[in-house]
Amino acid sequence: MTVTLKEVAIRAGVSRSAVSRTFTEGASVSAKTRAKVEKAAVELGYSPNALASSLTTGRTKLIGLVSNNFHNPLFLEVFDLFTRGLQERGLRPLLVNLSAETDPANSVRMLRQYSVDGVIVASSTLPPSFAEAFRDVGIPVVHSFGRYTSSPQVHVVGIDNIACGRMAAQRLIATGSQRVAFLGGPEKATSTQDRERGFLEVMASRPDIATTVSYASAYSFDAGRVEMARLLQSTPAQAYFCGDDVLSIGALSAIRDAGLQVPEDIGVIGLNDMAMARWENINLTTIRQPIAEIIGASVDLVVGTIDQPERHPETRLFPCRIIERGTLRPLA
Amino acid sequence: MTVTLKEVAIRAGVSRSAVSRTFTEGASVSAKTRAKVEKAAVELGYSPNALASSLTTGRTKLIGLVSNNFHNPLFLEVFDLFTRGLQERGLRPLLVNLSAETDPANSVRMLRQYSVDGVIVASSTLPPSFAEAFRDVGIPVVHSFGRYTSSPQVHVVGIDNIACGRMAAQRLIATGSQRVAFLGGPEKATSTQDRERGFLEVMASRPDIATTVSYASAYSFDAGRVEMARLLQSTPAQAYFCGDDVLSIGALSAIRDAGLQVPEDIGVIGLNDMAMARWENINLTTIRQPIAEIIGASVDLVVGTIDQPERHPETRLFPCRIIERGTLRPLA
DNA sequence: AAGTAAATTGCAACCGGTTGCAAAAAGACG
DNA sequence: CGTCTTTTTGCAACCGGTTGCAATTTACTT
Repeated sequence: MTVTLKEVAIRAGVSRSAVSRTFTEGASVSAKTRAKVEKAAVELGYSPNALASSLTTGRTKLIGLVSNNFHNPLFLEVFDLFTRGLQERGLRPLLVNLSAETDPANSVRMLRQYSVDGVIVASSTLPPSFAEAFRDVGIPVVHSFGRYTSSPQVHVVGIDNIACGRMAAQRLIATGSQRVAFLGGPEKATSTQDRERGFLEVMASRPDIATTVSYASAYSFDAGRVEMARLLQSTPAQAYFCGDDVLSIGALSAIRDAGLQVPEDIGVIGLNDMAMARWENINLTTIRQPIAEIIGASVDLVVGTIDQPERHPETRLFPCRIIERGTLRPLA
Repeated sequence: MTVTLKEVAIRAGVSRSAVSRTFTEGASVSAKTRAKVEKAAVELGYSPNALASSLTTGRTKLIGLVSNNFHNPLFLEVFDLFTRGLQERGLRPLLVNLSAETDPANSVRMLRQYSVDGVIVASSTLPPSFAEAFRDVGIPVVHSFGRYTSSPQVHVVGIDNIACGRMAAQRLIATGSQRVAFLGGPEKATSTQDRERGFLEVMASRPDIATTVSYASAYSFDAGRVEMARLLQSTPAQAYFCGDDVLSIGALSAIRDAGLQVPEDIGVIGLNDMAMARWENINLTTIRQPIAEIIGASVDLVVGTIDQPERHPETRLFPCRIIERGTLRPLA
């Protein structure tokens, strides 16, 4: 069924090298030979074996796309953008679903076996060490949605979560609330920690405003709803910064079920601005994370590092901005 | 950086074959040799090159996962289940995002270049011919969420969309509505056509109930909302069967914005039962499509066909059932 | 301990390509 | 037309593994 270079060579009456050369960019072939080869190739339905050629060229054009976020709808948008971005550059995503795994060993071994040219770790919850495990074995890697470090060991692309926390705090202060709160995702997620830090940093300057902090067990609807329901049993805050949109939507569900009005009784601001946030029946005020830019930069960086392996690790953070919708009292 | 079999052989003081054999299931190696090789391998950090071995074994353990549904949140669940199902069997998903492409030629060429062992086409909107293009070049293929045919050319796993249409019609009749309607997805999607057909088949037996049909331009929130808003401008039906959950949610948004009550004024039943459907603030009555079973069967079938290429194409349809929630008047 | 059967090992060819090098062909020039 | 360049071509070795086969070792029998 599979037709090889040798058969094309025979049919075209040329050497195997000639066939190889007509299919390699920039190789030296005369127009006449190329024509003969191409004719034979289409007649036989030949297409070169990318894996075999990778053996000698050292390039597979395979990129490992590693993630543990298969439950947050934002990540469907993320996968869409990544796969398209990679495909446009002639690269192929080899998808790795970590589920609850946090040890990089398996992924590293597996992606090494497949000789991927590079790896993109797409996760806001994994620690920097995860991506570093790839660098340690010499695979170009980018951590997308990862944590900023002043002396990065690997490329990191994402947002300044601390700045987002500050931005959220300022926005909540502007509502005139007397009690505000941070409702984070999993306590050990780097994104949660950073957002909280920025939030509390600003709130520290306003001791007159009561500030509380709590965590949902996951970046999920259920976790947000459960945690908010718990908060509603005692005196809740008047405005919440939720660590993620889907968490916010869960929280909103609990708030409305308790018979409270949004944003009058309780206001909510989320983070991400996933597609669903602008659905009219959700209409979530949120901090927009520019995922298209983040993903574009991630792909650029991984490609750049493949071409230039000694490149210094860099951090690219994109600015976020508040998208005003209906879940937070408007500014005066 | 990359350590090869040869280097392990030298360090272990054995032949290259011996090293190869210790890493191949069921090959003949003595315990002593194996121990020497394994020791050398860990010392060197060796792991075999899956691509190189695929050259001789003819197996890459790569499975092409082809889809054009990167905007329907259901498909995040689908990708989660597929990637996990494949990984559990030691297979690796090579993801292909078709975007709006409907010509299989590119995907076929690309996946052939990577010598995938099999392909899964995950789409409810692509025609059977798409998957058949893979079979035509001898690649084992399964069309998941595809259309049933009496003499299938490729494996199809999914649901009986016609039966779902019937089921929905009967359920809507049971609400006692005088006007019911089908609000489908894209008119050319096979799933839309089949669901409509089943729906109308049942409604034909009830000429006393006014039945109408219309289509949204996509299986998306916006398309559902826009189409429902249009319908609301004249006399809408009292109960709608929407071709998909996300479409239903869009429709519900339009209905509520028009100041109408659900399910009192207008009822809605969706299809899929995606995770979001049971969110308390959505609480959508819907027809549950058993995606875990569909995906499990798809993976089984593709694996089975790899082992046994001459296997006859088969169709596996899974039963659906109605999940009663809050968007349709309960049965008497 | 010799003889036979079974298990293990290495050789060498092969999987489907690529590429450095030298030979051959084509083109440029006087 | 002969000479010198430049381009094109094929040979052969190689990429990192696997595997049939024959030779060697080991294990069993008696």
